Parts: sequence; structure tokens; C-alpha cells
Amino acid sequence: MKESFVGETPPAPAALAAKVRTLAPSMTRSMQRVAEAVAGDPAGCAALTVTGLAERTGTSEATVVRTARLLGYPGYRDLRLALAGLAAQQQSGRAPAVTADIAVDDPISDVVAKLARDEQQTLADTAAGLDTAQLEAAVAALSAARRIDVYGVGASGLVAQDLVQKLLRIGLLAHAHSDPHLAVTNAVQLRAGDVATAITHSGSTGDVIEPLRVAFEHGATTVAVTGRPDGPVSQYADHVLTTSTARESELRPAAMSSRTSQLLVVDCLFVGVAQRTYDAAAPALAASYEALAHRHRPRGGARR
Amino acid sequence: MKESFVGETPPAPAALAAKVRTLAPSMTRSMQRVAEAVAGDPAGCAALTVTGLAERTGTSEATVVRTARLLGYPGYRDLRLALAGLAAQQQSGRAPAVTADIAVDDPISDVVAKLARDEQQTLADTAAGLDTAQLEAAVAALSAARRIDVYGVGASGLVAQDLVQKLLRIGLLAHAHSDPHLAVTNAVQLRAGDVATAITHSGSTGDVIEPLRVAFEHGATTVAVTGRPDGPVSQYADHVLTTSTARESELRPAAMSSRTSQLLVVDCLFVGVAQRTYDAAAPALAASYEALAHRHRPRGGARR
DNA sequence: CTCGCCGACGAAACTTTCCTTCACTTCACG
DNA sequence: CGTGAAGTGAAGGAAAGTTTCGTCGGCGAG
Repeated sequence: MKESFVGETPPAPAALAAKVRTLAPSMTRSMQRVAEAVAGDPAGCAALTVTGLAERTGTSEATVVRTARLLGYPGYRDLRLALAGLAAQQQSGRAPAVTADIAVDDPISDVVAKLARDEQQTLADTAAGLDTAQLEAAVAALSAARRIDVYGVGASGLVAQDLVQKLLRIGLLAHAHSDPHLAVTNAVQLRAGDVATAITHSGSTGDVIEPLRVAFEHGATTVAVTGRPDGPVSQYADHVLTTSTARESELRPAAMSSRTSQLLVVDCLFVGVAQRTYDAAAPALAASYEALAHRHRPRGGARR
Repeated sequence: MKESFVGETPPAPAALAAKVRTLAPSMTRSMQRVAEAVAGDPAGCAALTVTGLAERTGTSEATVVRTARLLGYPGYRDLRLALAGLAAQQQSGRAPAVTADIAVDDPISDVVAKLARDEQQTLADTAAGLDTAQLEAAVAALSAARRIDVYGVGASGLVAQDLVQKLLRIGLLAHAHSDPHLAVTNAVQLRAGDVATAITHSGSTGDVIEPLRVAFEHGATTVAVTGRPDGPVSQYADHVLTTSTARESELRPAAMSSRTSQLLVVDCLFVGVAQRTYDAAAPALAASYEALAHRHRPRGGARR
């Protein structure tokens, strides 16, 4: 059907600009205009049809096709595909400039990219810095716990609640406390076999340390999730899980990356516990999922 | 105000895999086959015509075109161009690196690594799939809002609280509601100039949609943060921000990756608003930081 | 200066690819 | 068991891509 052309170069992937320069001398004037447009603005040309490109370069469709052939493609369609590829490569090539801090006048697209990058970095750091032995020990304690209390205030309070929500789902008895007084009041109830977990980025949040201390002194197993393993909170922690600390800036408070880091640790705890208690956890998870189903409207309301 | 149509996203450049995953649930079987083929082998599919791809997936041309439309392209031609771009990027860039599922007997170190990877992937997908125009619009609305209500239940409730905590820190009037009744009661108070935000992964959580509807009907600007932009919640949303959907498994409930995704979106909203209201936000942030300082114990208690 | 050859070029015919319409099938629901 | 809505593909229509062919303009010979 279309084997008419010989064993020439396979359609160039990205070395297009070079090819244009090489072949330019052997081109006629109109063809040069086309080649120039194509090399100069791949993205723009990829959006054009033959007719469009012909118009834009002040030539005819036939000339455009002839140029495409000369560049080694079977026709304009394939040149266009290569052009799209080239454009995408160029696009992604100029991405890595986002390592910088977020500035007040950054366009929103940069903000998205930078935040995503930062959080990815935080995750990598946390995973790398997490002590698996400590994690394992904490998981073991949680799995066997009669009762689990989790302390956290402020942003860490949400992380505490997240952990508790998850543990409840697999049938464990867990409570989150963000009220320091109530936390202490409850900590008094704990004893050996129970687990108290404190979540604090600074490692020195008094409101969280206090209940942990009480729990510790009553014989409960204590876990600390903190960005400062050398902070006061570790005094009363049997197991310390370290979260990472990313540099913060004015527009990017520490709360963001610490939260990401804490959540990863919490997820690890959860999955670890779920593994250990799989026989009980799996049906419990399924059941909680089931129970929620009826709270969702039947599908497809937003159709036009 | 705005027509109910949601898929207004401009053709995605490289966020295709993410988009496929996000939209897969709302696809019919044949369309899923097409989407799968496209996501699995971009390079190969880019070489095919509509007819070819239809044949390969055992469907008809019409279905292929429909799928292309659903993914946000005007037609197959444009999907094909994007595919070529994606292929080129993959070629030059890094491998997509599919993460394995978490198994019951995975050692804890693998769990950490896999969770971290999955969340990183989720972040990348979310960032790629986020419609910056919608984000910008939402940021503008929030920045100028007289009052901000945020609805979310379950895991999304924590995200709602996170957003509110942040907004409060920069001096905005924000409230989180996880009680559906109270949420509706409060929604009635909203009017033009106020902003209501609903956070729901499924896009069909009645408890969250209801207050958003009420707010919408009272003239407030409404924002939806959802993993299903075609879900019922979008009906009442002026601006829809799409979070990514990772495949879930038994040990890794959807709540995890959706939470990560939602938090990124929330962070973007926050930073965007902070930028816009910088003169007021900067001192407010500093002040809130200052106010917390005395709640931390002086450093270095745990050294031996 | 005129004529005729030749390559470059574009208009229009032609083909392929893409898109739309519509009727048939299937499945859920009353 | 009928009814309707959603999913699907065949076939015809529109658009893009390709080929054909005739015109134009330059250039050297007569």
C-alpha cells in the first residue's frame, strides 16, 4: 500500500531542528519558510492543520506535504505527531526551575508545582528517616492494645483524629484528645497494655507532653510522633517515630510539611496494625465501607 | 451563573494517566477498555487511527471518539497528539514506575516505601490534573469572602478542618462543619459574597451536598473539592477542583490517597489566598506563630 | 527579442481519517 | 413482562490530508 519509500531514516523523534538546518540548503524558498515555522514553534504548528500551516507560511498545502516528506516523514500527519512530541519534551524540559521558595507573585501554577514538589520531598525524607524497628515496636504495641489514646493539638490534632478514625475502622478502641485537660483526665485511666500516642511537630508542646507523661507513669506503652526526637516529649516515650522537618517560609508554614510527614507515619502505623490483625481488620474494613454506601447518592446526577 | 457543565478542562498535556484514573469510574465498559489501552501504551496508540484503535480495543470508532471527549479533548485527533507528547516525555524522562500493591506479609520497611511512593504519585497526579483556572477562581472568591463555610464528613472532615485552621490563621472568617444539620442551618445564612466549600472524595456524599446546595441557592459562591468532578456535587459548585483517585486495595483504603490529594488542593488554596491578601496575611501568620510560642517548653529536655 | 524548456508552486480533485447520527441491544426497574 | 434509559456500533456525512495537474516565471538558445 504505502511501502513506496525506501529504507530511509525513521521519522526523527526530537532531532528535528538539526534536520531542518541540514536540509535547508536543498529546499526551495517556500519549503524553507515551512521548515522555519515548524522548527521555530513546534507547539504552535502542531495545533495547525495542513491548510492552516500553509496559510500561516503563505504557501500551499502541497508544499507543506512536500516539506514533511523531505524531513523524512510519510506525510504531514506524522510530522505533526512528531511536532507534538517535541513540544511536550520542550515543555517538560524547562520544568526543574521550581525548587525555589514560593514568592508572593508566583503564578498559581507555580504554587501548585512547588507545593507538590515540596510535599513529595517531605515524603521521601520521612520514609528515609523512619526507624523501622521503632515503627515495628509501635505497631506491635498498638495491635495488642486494650485501649489507645492519641494526643495532638492544632494541626497535629487533625493527624491524631485521622489515626483514630483509621484504627476505629479496624475494630480497635481508640480516642483522640485535643483538649489537654480531658487528655490528662483520661490518661490517668491507662495502664499496662494500653497505648498512648503523642503527636507533636515541635516535640515540646506541653499540652501533649503532659498526658503522655501521665500515661507513661501509669504504665502504658507510649509512642511519640515528632519532628524533634531530641525534644522533651521523648522523655516519656517508649517508641519515638521521627517525622521530617522541611524548611519553611513565610508563605509556607511548617505545619504543611510536618502534617504530610506525620500522616505518612500514621498511615504506616495503620497499615502495620491492619497487617498484624488482618483476620479481624479485613472484615471490619469491609463492613465500615458497606455501612457508608447508603450515604452516597446513586450515581450520575451531574449529567446535562 | 454558570452552566452545569463540568469537564471544561483544557486538553491535558501529560496528566493523562491521572485523568484516566479519575474518570474511569464514570466510564462505560467499552470506554474503559479504550482508556486502558491509551494509558497503557501511549506510543503505540498514537500510531493508530480511530479505526485502528477501535479495532484493537474491540469497540467502535464512535466509542473511541466518545472516550477522547470524556478525557477532555475535542476529538480523537487531539487525544492522539497528546498521546504522542506523552510518549515522547516518557521516552526521554523517567519510567512511570508502577507501584506494587501492599500485601499482608510485606515487611514493615516495604510498607513504608510503598506508601511513600503511592502518596508521591498521588501528589504528582493531583498537581498535573488540577485546573489552574478553577483554582484561581476559587482563590479569588475565598480572598474576597465575607464568610467561609467548609463542609466535610469522615476523613474529608479533617481536611475541611485543616483548611479552616489555615484560613483562620490569616485572618479570614472560616468555619468547618461536619454535622450535616448544623451545616445546613448555617448554609441558610450565606449570601452573595460568601463562599461555601464542599469536600468529598466520592462527589456524592449527601451530607455534604445538601448544605452546598442550600448555600448555592442562597447566592453564595460554591467550591467543590472532589475526586469525581462529574458527580452530583458539581451540580451546585461554581468551581470544581479535582483531586486524583489512586487505585485502592484492601489494606490501602481510598481514604489515604484521597486525603493526600485533598490536602494538596487545600494547601494550594491557602497559599493562593495568602498571596492575594499578603499585606494582611503576613502579619497575621507571624502573630499566630508568636502566640503559640509560650505553649512550647524550653528546648532540650530529653538529652541523657 | 522571442521561443521553449524546466523547476517551483498552488488550485482543485481525490482519498483517508475523523465525526455524527440513528437505530439496535442490553440491562435495570417498576 | 413491559418500559425506558443507557450503551453501543454501522453507516453516512464532514473535514483533514494527499495527489494530480496545469500555470507561472526564470533562463538559455535561437
